[in-house]
Amino acid sequence: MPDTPPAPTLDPPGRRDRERLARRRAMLDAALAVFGDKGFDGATVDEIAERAEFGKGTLYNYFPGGKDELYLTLFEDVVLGGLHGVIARAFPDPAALTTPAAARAAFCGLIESLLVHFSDHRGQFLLFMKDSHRMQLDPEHAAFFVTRFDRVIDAVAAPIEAAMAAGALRRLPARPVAHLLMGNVRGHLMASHEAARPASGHPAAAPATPFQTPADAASFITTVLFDGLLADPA
Amino acid sequence: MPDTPPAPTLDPPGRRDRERLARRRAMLDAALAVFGDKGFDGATVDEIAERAEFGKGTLYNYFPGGKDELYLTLFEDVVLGGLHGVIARAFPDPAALTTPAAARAAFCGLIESLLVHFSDHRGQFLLFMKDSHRMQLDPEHAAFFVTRFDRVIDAVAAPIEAAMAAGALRRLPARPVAHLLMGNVRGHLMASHEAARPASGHPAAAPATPFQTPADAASFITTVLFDGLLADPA
DNA sequence: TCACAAAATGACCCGCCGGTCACCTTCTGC
DNA sequence: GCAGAAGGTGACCGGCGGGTCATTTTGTGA
Repeated sequence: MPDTPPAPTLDPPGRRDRERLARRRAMLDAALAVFGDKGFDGATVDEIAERAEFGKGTLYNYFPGGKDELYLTLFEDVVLGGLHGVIARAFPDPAALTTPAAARAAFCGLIESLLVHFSDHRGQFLLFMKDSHRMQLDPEHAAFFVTRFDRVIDAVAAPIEAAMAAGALRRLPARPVAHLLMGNVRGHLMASHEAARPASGHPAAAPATPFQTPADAASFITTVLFDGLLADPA
Repeated sequence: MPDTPPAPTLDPPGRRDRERLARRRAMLDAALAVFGDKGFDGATVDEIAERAEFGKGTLYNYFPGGKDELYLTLFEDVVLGGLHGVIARAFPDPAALTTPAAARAAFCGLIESLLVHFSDHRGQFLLFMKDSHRMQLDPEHAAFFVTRFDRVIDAVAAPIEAAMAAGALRRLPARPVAHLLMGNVRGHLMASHEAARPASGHPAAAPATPFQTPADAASFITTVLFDGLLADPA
């Protein structure tokens, strides 16, 4: 073997590249934890570097844009990527939403998946919640965040529109409906997070959320959104 | 008149006190504008003082707690005070929510009032939106914000519970329903704020919200929440 | 008009943090 | 082994901003 390229150990991607990627990933993991804990302004680059067990300078080798680049990378690749994955998985076949019952079940599944996803990835949830509204309202960052958010809304609005076209759902503007659905998930996560905190004074005084599982919570949200609050005219 | 107390000009509250109150109010107005514009971390005490046309030292005479005291005072007295006022005014007689139609109309009124209130008080809206979620999730401030938020939820949950007891609404846990209702208002305000920004590239490309008036928007939210998304079984 | 108190002021202090760079370690090819 | 490159490192820099306080200004009573 006269001239194997620089691959003495194994695998085509190259050991160097793999190590580089692994370091990059470790830095992002640390950044996610710190941003989630302290929020964007409260987080310090020193703490992220320390948590990742690298020198601050090394971190700037991997992310020349510094704090901003870390945050935006996490938001776009990790948080939005995960979100789009959950949404796509919830609608394997949008053309199947032809009956009210099928639509109801599919969206209930989406809601439950979202709740599970964010409770499995607490760091993503916190990073998402703590600063996204402020960034979205800040003229300097609004363009970035609004376009990314629009894509999420589009992804949810598409199956809604399909279900409306098929006569499964009441005809309403689809994007506002998608906003409502996502807002309800967001609101419920906020309320249940509060409940998850290790109660200080009264351990079991007044449970903030009466739902034990994500499935219960998703069922509740679905009932309100799809069946409505009005008493059945039974 | 041998010994009128120190009231040479007029009015019992005392001129000094009135002036002091007016200054305090001017400082709070300036702080509201700056916090709304830049968010809590982005705002600087210097800018607040300059906007209020006072020296920074003077501001510390009125608010010894500095930045934190300004923010918390605004949040509690102005924002939450306004919110509770709107909610109370929407339910002059909670005992009247005895039929589905009456309940639907009353809550639609609440939603419209909330939308109008926050579009009339943009500064309060921005201050509320930009930092409240982060504060609520930050263990250091959570206690304060969670209790205040709980009171708002209670104020909305009470008439919901009354309507459920009267058979006007489907029986569901009232507080989670209140969370959903408030979350939907919040979500809609975020979406419509985006629409209100002076479009950069395409002026009228794709309107973010298809609603022209708060009444339209309230009607939409009410339809989803109360009548449900499912197609009428007509 | 003057002496004194109360209140306003902004120059200053100091800790903090994002970002840099000269130095050092490690790894590679010979 | 060794020379040189590639890459890691943390002490350091500059500014920024919350909070203070000696000084000045304003208001009050005699």
